[in-house]
Amino acid sequence: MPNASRERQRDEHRDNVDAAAKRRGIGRTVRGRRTYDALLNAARVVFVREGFLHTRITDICDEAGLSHGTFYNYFTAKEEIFQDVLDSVELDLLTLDGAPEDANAIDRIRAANRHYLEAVRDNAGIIGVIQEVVTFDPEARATRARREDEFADALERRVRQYQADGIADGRLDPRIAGLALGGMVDAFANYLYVNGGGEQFDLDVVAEQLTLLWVNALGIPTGEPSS
Amino acid sequence: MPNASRERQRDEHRDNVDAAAKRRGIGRTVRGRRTYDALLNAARVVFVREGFLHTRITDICDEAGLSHGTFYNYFTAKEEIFQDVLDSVELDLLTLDGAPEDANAIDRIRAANRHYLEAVRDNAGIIGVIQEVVTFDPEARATRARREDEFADALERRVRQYQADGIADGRLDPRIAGLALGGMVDAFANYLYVNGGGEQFDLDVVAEQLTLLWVNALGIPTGEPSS
Amino acid sequence: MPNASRERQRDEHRDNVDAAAKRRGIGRTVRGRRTYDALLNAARVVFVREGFLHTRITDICDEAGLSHGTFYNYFTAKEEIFQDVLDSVELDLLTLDGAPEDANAIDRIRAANRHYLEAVRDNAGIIGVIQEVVTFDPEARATRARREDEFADALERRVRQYQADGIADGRLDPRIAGLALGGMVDAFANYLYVNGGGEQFDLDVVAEQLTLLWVNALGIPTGEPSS
Amino acid sequence: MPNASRERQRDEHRDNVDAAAKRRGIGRTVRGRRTYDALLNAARVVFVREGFLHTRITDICDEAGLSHGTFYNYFTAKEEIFQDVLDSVELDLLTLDGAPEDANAIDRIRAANRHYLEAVRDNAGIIGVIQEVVTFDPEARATRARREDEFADALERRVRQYQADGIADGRLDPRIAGLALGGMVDAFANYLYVNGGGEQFDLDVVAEQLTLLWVNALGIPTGEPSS
DNA sequence: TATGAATGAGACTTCATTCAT
DNA sequence: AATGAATGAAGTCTCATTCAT
Repeated sequence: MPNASRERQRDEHRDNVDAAAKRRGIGRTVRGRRTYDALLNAARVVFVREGFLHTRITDICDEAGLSHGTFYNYFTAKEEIFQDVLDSVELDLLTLDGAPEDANAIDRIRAANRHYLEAVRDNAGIIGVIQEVVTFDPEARATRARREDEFADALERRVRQYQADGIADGRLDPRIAGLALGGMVDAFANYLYVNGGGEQFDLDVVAEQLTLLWVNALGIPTGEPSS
Repeated sequence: MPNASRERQRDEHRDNVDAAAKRRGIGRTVRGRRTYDALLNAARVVFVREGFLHTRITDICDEAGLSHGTFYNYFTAKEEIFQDVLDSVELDLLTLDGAPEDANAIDRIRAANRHYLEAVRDNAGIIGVIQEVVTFDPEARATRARREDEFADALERRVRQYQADGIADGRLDPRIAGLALGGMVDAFANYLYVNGGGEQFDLDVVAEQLTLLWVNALGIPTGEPSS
Repeated sequence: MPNASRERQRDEHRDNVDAAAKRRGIGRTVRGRRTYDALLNAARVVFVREGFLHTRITDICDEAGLSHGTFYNYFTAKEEIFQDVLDSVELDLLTLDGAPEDANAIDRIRAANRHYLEAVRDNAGIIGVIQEVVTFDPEARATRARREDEFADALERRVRQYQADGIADGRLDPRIAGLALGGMVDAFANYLYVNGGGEQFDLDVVAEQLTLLWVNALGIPTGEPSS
Repeated sequence: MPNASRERQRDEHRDNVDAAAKRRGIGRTVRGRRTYDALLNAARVVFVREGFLHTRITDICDEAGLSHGTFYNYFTAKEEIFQDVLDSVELDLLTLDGAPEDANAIDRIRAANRHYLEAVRDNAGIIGVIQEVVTFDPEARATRARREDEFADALERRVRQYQADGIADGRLDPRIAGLALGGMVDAFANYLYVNGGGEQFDLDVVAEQLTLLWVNALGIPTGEPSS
């Protein structure tokens, strides 16, 4: 699934370039492709540095070393280049984990949590910008909602499976549990890396603790005395 | 504590009115006080309806039925009235619960979760605006961080107490557990009421489920088979 | 003449108060008179401190400890109170000197120069404001022009007299000489006290030097070798 | 010195254009240069016609036939374009005269006086605006003070030289004499051309009379009976 | 008379966007 | 394709002035 996801992103990215190309008959030459990439890179840098709102078209072009007139050969608005930046960044937050399919539940949860924490840590800048944009852009909000639903679906399936396997607390509503525990990890990751609130915490420790909370919450037996 | 907190808020509110008063010798009469309140109410309404960024000074004054020049008799900037709006709204997210001191752990957790969900539900509009503002205003971000820390302190103490009482999993780091579980409830509440993602869920059910997750996560014995 | 001048000023001042009184039926009671005077004093202070342009009605009222609504009970505009301030200040720049009528020419010139320097020194603040106002207010400019003409007339008569007495250079045009030498003293006085350019100079020395230049310029014999 | 002075002015002017260029990547093309010049000319015209204070950015742009947004491509404030206008105007008030070095004292004084009167006459408009600005702008005031000091230095040296040559009254303080006589000519020139007070006077006559006063004041022998 | 609240004309400034070269 | 000059909509803010109490 992660691979499929990544490939879909790449395809979308390519589509965007081509869409831009079609828009103004620009972007098909090597030079045009280079300018497009320069703008995209510059935009990412400036968005992260200044935030979406405080970023002006001029800033992006300055960063790219281009005249601001050039911008409109490739994009029609700041929202548009932002969308392209998003598509070019492989956030990969949807991947639940990289653990082997046959690993036990606890190991898979641990792997997923580590993966999520690392993904947020490695993309903290752009994630912060996304958080900014969703507050006022309904379309971005919808995109995020879709992603969250997709994520919740996956988690829900897992919980349901664990319950069917008899290793998770049967009193839990699988969807609520999935949303809540997913939200817990997401919130902590953001607290740590995006909002910069927890420099004192070590990723390994946090991953272990979140896993313990998660496993406990689901009622998965850990083979150790809980108190 | 909640009462002390509310009174502090009221005092700050009063101070703000007086600060406005001092600025231009305005706000000391009954009429002035009424105008200040009208602006504050109008601002809250418009902020919630339009978002902070899309709110223009003129919108607030239109909503209040006042000339835009009047605004500057009471405030110097949109940020300032927003701060006053915040102070005038008794968010009360810091109160852990209203349960009696001698209630058992599970009942207290349940009460706290319900309280938090209700508080977010009842103030979803302004909380959404706060989320918007913290993405670009460092001062607002700092204020929120302070509140989160305060909240985390309280939760940490609780977890520590439960561990000392021998009813909570001793392997947990009390601060991480407090932050994570607090973040879980906060994230879910925002998902439900602020971002409008979960109309299908019933508050009672959610409160019960979150409590179960929380209690399980801490390893507090529920007297029922967990699976 | 100086006395006549001063009395005329006082009369004008009184007239202004009465005019204000008539304007709004205000200013005839003791309280009204006191308020008028408070505004006038405050205006002078603020004009000198801030300059005419940077002075706001509010500043004057703040200085006077009055509400700014009160201002319009006595004046209709900043220009008007400025005019009243001018009338209330006895600038007395027109007085040529205080020397006895039968003093010799050099003594009278010396006395006039000293008097002028002292008058400018003692009223430097308001003179600076006047300089500011004449740059954009045609009426103030006309008032100043009238005063200059009056002054030039007096000087011209003196020069003509000295020529008739055979003690002044007959090649001089009396009016040009009067204007030029009067302008010289005026310029120096402003340089010293209004524009703050000559803290290093002593008034006595300057008066003596200006007198020497003046006397030399007119060709009045000083009884000493000139080189 | 005058040439050096003029060249310095030109260099500053060029620097200003370049500074504007750097500000927004504007002003490097021929068209941009032309627009800059158009704004500068328009500003001079409007400043002289309306005065500095009554000039609005819009007025300048209207006069130049440009949109008001264009102004901010080249300048950030009215003060800034005013400074550039000053730099572009070659006032040349500092040049003492154009007389040959070996001319006699009286001829040089006469040449200097004529030159000064002509310079003020030819730049009366902008000089009036400068007078206006110095009354409220400390920086402009400082600039003028520097120019006056430079001028006074030159005059002082002259007087000192005449005294050393034995042709000027030894009782005179050279600096005071320089300041006073320079101020006399400046005041008269302003009276004639800037404040519009002396339409009846002929420049030739005035130059001759001021020279006579100046020469007399310094005690320079004129070879004619002084009375 | 004094107060202080309300008003709105009027100026400034930014920056996304268009356009001619 | 790239440039950079020109534009003007849209918002901000000030403060003199009016007015009801």
